[in-house]
Amino acid sequence: MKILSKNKDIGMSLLHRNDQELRRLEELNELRQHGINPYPPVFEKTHSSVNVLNGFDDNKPEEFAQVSLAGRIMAIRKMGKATFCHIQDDAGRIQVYLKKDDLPEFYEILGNLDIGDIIGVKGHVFRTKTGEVSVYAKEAILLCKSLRVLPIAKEETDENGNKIVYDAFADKELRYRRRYIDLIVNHEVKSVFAKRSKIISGMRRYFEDKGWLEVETPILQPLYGGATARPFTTHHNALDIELYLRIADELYLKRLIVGGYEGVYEFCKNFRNEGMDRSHNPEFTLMEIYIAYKDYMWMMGMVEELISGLCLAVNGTHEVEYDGHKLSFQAPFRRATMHGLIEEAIGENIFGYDRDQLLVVARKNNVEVENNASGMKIFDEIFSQKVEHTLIQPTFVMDYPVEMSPLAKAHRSEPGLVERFELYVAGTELANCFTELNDPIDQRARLEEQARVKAAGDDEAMVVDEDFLYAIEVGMPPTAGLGIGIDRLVMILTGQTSIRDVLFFPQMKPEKQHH
RNA sequence: GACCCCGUAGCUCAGUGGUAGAGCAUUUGACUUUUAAUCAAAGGGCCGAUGGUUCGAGACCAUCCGGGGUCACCA
Repeated sequence: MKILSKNKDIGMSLLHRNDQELRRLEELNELRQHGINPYPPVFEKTHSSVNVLNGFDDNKPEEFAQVSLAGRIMAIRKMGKATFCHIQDDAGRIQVYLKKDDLPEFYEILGNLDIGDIIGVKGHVFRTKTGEVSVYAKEAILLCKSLRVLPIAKEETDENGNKIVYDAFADKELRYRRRYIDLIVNHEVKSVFAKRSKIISGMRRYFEDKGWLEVETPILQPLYGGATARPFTTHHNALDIELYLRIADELYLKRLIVGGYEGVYEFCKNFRNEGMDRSHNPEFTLMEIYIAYKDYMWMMGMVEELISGLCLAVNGTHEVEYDGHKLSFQAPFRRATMHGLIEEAIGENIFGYDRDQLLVVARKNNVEVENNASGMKIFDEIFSQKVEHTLIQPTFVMDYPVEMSPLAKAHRSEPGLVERFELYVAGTELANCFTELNDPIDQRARLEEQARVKAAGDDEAMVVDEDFLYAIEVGMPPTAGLGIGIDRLVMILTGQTSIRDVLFFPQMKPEKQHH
């Protein structure tokens, strides 16, 4: 490893730098020796790359006689006393023309600039001989010297206008660990996150327009509840108590409905101490909303309107390509009962079957179940193995068995069921809703049953939250509650099949070794 | 947690037990409208880590680390 003797004072961290990075440090020193500040404080921009590219009219070049742009150098083509480079800003890329005659001082330091450095240019816009709208720089200034090498990909546009990328930065591990580089060099990544932002803001606007209240509830909770999942545990030193990172905010939002709000929602970061895969990250975002005096049927209509509207807003169409499927979010979505869908799949209505009967059905239909599985578990397996993967187009699955839903209200006409739906798309669950259970006697009985299940060894079962029960005893109006998995919604509306591609910084195992 | 695949230059990748390779990027030189710019030359490697087999290992074996995928659990 080469060590720059004159840079000895910069520190040990430099020992791991490669030749290109050491060269950049030398360039930085040279720039400073020439009296150039490689990190000036401000730059006044008048235009973005896309402003210029979209706005330039060959018949009215005077409209762009004075522009000022800044961006990161992504390509340089030096031809002696003239240089072309592409700079990239938030909006896109534009070519800049730098001529020695016009920029004698800047041209001196051009050799000390690299791909990755950020520059600002002032000048006029013109179209080159080869037809590209470009900025003719009359002034140029270095705004930031980059000390690391970007994994730069070359791009070419073929005669059909298709973009060909050569040797794109593709190593998924590096892309996730150094997302800032991914964002710089893989421009489609930015568009996914732009859509994510649009989905969330669109949802927020929809709720705001209805007059519902956005709230915040505790992330650190003395008891966790509202879902069946294992929590993360932490410790508060001053109080000397165990606290849990929330697995859901349901029980807090219902307390607010008890408190008199008639519509509350939260974009809720949840934490579940479970496995990770391409649809699960330990922390994820769930939007939960509770509306008083409404039921799950009403909520179905709202979900349809909301999601079809979001799809249109983000993609300009109700159709989306996902994992080889063409999905349509044109309302209305299909509605079917859970038992109806099972009957459709296996040709038998298993409503009211006991454990032994369900086991026979499972065996007959090649549904794998563990030997000690409960009746409910077998039922669940039949649904997930025979039905779930067939639910490609948006489908509301309605009316779940009461044992699977300890916080949902008993069905108004079907004993043994609750008023609940889940929205399935592309074989996975996107939203979950019930008419909320507000009968305090029933709610207590259901949570106590959960406590029994937990005592029997199911560590995902819910715990009894006495304060929540107290609130329900004070009295909660009839209420509909809904949760939408935001990460999954973003995945589907942006065509991404891995949750890691809709999170800026997905959870990764720590690296043991230095680079 | 189980199984399968992967880890070689800054990036993308070849490398069939016998001297460590290519393209881009970098450096030097030429070039005042180029665009994967071009032309000429050069530098750059703990081959993920540790052990083993072998006269000889980037390659074969074992273990570990990291990643991807499938499954299980879940949203």
